Parts: sequence; C-alpha cells; structure tokens
Amino acid sequence: MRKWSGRIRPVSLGEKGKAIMPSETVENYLKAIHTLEAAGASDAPVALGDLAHAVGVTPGTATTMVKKLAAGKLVKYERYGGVLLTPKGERAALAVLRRHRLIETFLVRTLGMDWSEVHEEAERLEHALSDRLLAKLDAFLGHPVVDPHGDPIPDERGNLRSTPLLAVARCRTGTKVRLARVQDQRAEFLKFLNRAGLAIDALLTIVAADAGAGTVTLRTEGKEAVTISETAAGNLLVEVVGRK
Amino acid sequence: MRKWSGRIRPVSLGEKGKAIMPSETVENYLKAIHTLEAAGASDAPVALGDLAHAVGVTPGTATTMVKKLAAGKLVKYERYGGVLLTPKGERAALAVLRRHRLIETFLVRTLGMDWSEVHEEAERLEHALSDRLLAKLDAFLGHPVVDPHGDPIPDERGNLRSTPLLAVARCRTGTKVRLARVQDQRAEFLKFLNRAGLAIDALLTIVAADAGAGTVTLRTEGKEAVTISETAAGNLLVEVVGRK
DNA sequence: CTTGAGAGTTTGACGACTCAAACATAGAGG
DNA sequence: CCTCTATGTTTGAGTCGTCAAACTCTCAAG
Repeated sequence: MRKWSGRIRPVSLGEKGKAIMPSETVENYLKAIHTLEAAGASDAPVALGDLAHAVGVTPGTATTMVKKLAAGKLVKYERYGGVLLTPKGERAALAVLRRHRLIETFLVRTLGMDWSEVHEEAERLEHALSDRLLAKLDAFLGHPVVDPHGDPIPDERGNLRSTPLLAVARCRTGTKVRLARVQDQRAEFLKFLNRAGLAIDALLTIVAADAGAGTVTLRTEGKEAVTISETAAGNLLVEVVGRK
Repeated sequence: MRKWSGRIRPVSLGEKGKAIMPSETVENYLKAIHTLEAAGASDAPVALGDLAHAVGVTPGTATTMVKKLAAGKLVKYERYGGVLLTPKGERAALAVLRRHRLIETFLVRTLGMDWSEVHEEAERLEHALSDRLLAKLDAFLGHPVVDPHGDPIPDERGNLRSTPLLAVARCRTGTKVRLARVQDQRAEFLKFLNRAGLAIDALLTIVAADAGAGTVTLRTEGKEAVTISETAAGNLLVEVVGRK
C-alpha cells in the first residue's frame, strides 16, 4: 500500500497544538477587522455588517466566520455586539499588513510598478510569502518604514511606528504641508493623484476650503491648483511644514 | 438593500465563455501532468497513480479531478487509459512553469536565496502573480532563459528553447563536461551539490563509472572527487566540452 | 483461455467557505 | 413604553477539493 505523502494543509482553527497557520481567508478577515478598528473610534467594536462589506461577503457569512475566529481566540465577539481583535489576532493582522506593505514597496521601488496598481497584486501575494523570504525582501529593500502610500510598515515584532499626521480636510487655509500618506488605495483615486501631481512627499499649500461646497483646494509647487472633495481631503494625511 | 460587491472568484471549469482562470489546484495538476509527460516516453499517457502521487492526493481524487480537467478540454482522458495534456492544457502548464522558474530566478539572483530553498517558495508564489507583474519581473531579470537549476524558462508565448543535454550517467569516463541542469530539486540533494562544489556551469571531469556498484565519480576543478549514485547522475545534465 | 493482483474508478462523506432567505434583536422615534 | 426598521443571526443548501473504502477493469502469468 502506497503512502500518500500529501502536503501539509492549513489546520482548522481552535485545534490542539501551537502556531496555527491561518488560512488565507482568516488572514483577510483579520486584516479587515484591523483596518476597521483603526478607522473607527478607539475601542469601538467593528460592526459585522461593515466587516462583511470590507471582506466582500454577505453578513451571514461574516457572522459564521467571526464565530470561528472567536473560537480560535483571535477576536473577542459577542452576539449583536461587534468584534474586536485580541492581542493574538492583532499580531496576526499586523503580520499580514507587514507582508502586504513590504510587497507593495518592492513592486513600486524595484519593479517600477505604479502605486495605483500594486494594491491588488499585494493582496494576492501577501498570503504566499514565507517568513524567510519576507526577511530577505525586507533586507533587500533596506528595512523601509513606510510603503509607497505612506502607510507604516510594522517591524518583525509587529511594532508600528506612528508619526502623528493631519488630514488635509482639517488644515487651515494657507497652511504649507508635505503629503505623507494616502489612505484611499482605489486605483481610480491614485491615478487622479498622479494626474494632479499629488505624490508622497510633495509640498502643498492649502489654498481654500469651501465648507458649503464640501471641497478643498490645494496647490503643489509649480502646478495648477486642484480642488478635491472633503472626503478625498480626509484621506490625504500631511505634515505641516509652515504657514504662508 | 446593500449590494455585496463580492470579489470575482475562479470560475468552475467547462462553463460558457472564454478564458477561464484555472484554480490553484488545477494549475498544480496541469504542471504535474506536464512534468510526468516530459519524464516518460514520448506520447505515453500519464498514469493516474503517478499523477496522484505527484500532486500528493489519493488516486480517487486524481481520477475525479482529471475528469474535470477533461471537461474543461485541458486534458485528453479515457477511463483506465491515462491522461495527456491538450494543446490548451499544455499552454496553461507552460504558463505556470514560466511563473515558477522566473520566481526561482528572482529569489536566487535578486534576493540571494539558496537554490535549495526556492522551490517550495516558488510553488506557493507561482499562483499569485498577474501577467503584468510577471512581465515586469521578466524584464527586471533581463529575460533569463534558464532558472537557477538550469531548467529552461518558457517565453511569453510558451516556447521552450531546448538545448540537447546529456545525463552524467551516460557520459564516458574521461569526458570533460559543463554542468548545465539539475533535475532533482529536493533541498537535500541540492545541499549535497553545494557541499560537493557542484554548481551550474561548473566544469567537471567524469573520473570513473562503476556499473556494478551503480556509482559515478567525478571531479570539479581543484576540488576533491565526488562519488554519486547512478540515479543522481541521471539527474545531472551536462554539455560535453572535451575529452581528457 | 482463466484468473488474480495491481491500477483505476466510484461512492458517500466531510471540512472550509459561501449565499439566500427566514428569523431575531436592539435601540431610536414616537 | 411600544413599535418599527436597521442590523445581525440562523438555517439549509451548494461548490470545491479531499479521503477511505468498496468496487471494477486490465493484462500478464499460468
């Protein structure tokens, strides 16, 4: 009788033993929860509907999955009460984020891809890198601390270095700022930024803000002014460098 | 009512429409069939048992899967008659092989990983690269024609440039050769080659061949002689450069 | 021929993930 | 306080890939 030396497959959650390799699906849920936690009020649990939307499944599916995550001690969950990452879940989420951001950095810096096209790519690759490869990549890139969108890259231990940044939406007219981080990664939006000359590290001046129209106007060195929605302005994080 | 903009998932085989994105599993079966076809006598169908073994599943699973591949016109299959790739299946298999080998090349050349550790890595990554990324990678590497093991890399159209090579096992004593390709990718074996100083492009001399013991002895420039099994010698492909 | 061992196939079941749709709950507005 | 609607949960079913074990076929040896 032959022995079928099958490959080792991801183990189901909540089993005996140690370091469980989370499935691709689980990693995606954790990442989404992390992102939603960061976006919402601090300590506010993430609504399952939002989670479902972020992951791209129906609410029922999210409920089912979250119960599994809870069984695996990756999240804290109460019926009708939303979901929060446990420290363990947080670590796992940051590990995924680290892979994602290092990959994006590599794709842009080394392969010369546009920042508008690397997100989807990284989305698929992030589940296929070993720790060993990740370490090599990190070293190759010179241990970058932010990715091409300005998002911080967690280090091996999951520490996130956070510089306090300000949304353009909250800047007073006349402020001079440096674009440090873009939180909307939709290709559409990034391509618009390309056209408008709004790149990471670009120096900008807040020219005007029209609360009524819900727009903000800004100008980058030598280029013509651009007007964007307040929503968009909320996704551009900057560092103030001075006042005109 | 919210619209669940779920992600597009791989479509099941044999459906209407065109360019079906084969699942990771399907890609692995095709790759395995291709490899087994190449290893066996020309035009001999691949036995389902061998396929099952190569993919790491039970024979029943392989049968089931092969029927699906046949439904998708990727293989020619007859009950009890083994399996052969159709032109379509061949193309798909070569595409996977191309991705696999370009990734290995990148991992060794750019990230400095050892050739003994890249196979497994590539095995996972090969299913996650877009054509766009692959093209960038190919250009970045300067359109390499062989991977770190000496295996030829199919071009975008699936053309394989094949140089006729000879197995060390078939070389006469006294022949001087250049090591061109290693067909056994088990980390164990490659690490042994490292220790023995047997690298791609190394110049070797066939010192002796003992048919009784089933061994071959060879020497590389300046190093001491190594004796390997005939099986191993069958997996070292070389180019003859002269006779001593 | 006949036959049996070995290769291949079928069947029934399962785990992971998903959806649609029926159902339950919370909590704001009246 | 009651009620309605938003949101969340459950249920039943489906897909994909897998296994174990029962079953079937092929073909070489007698």
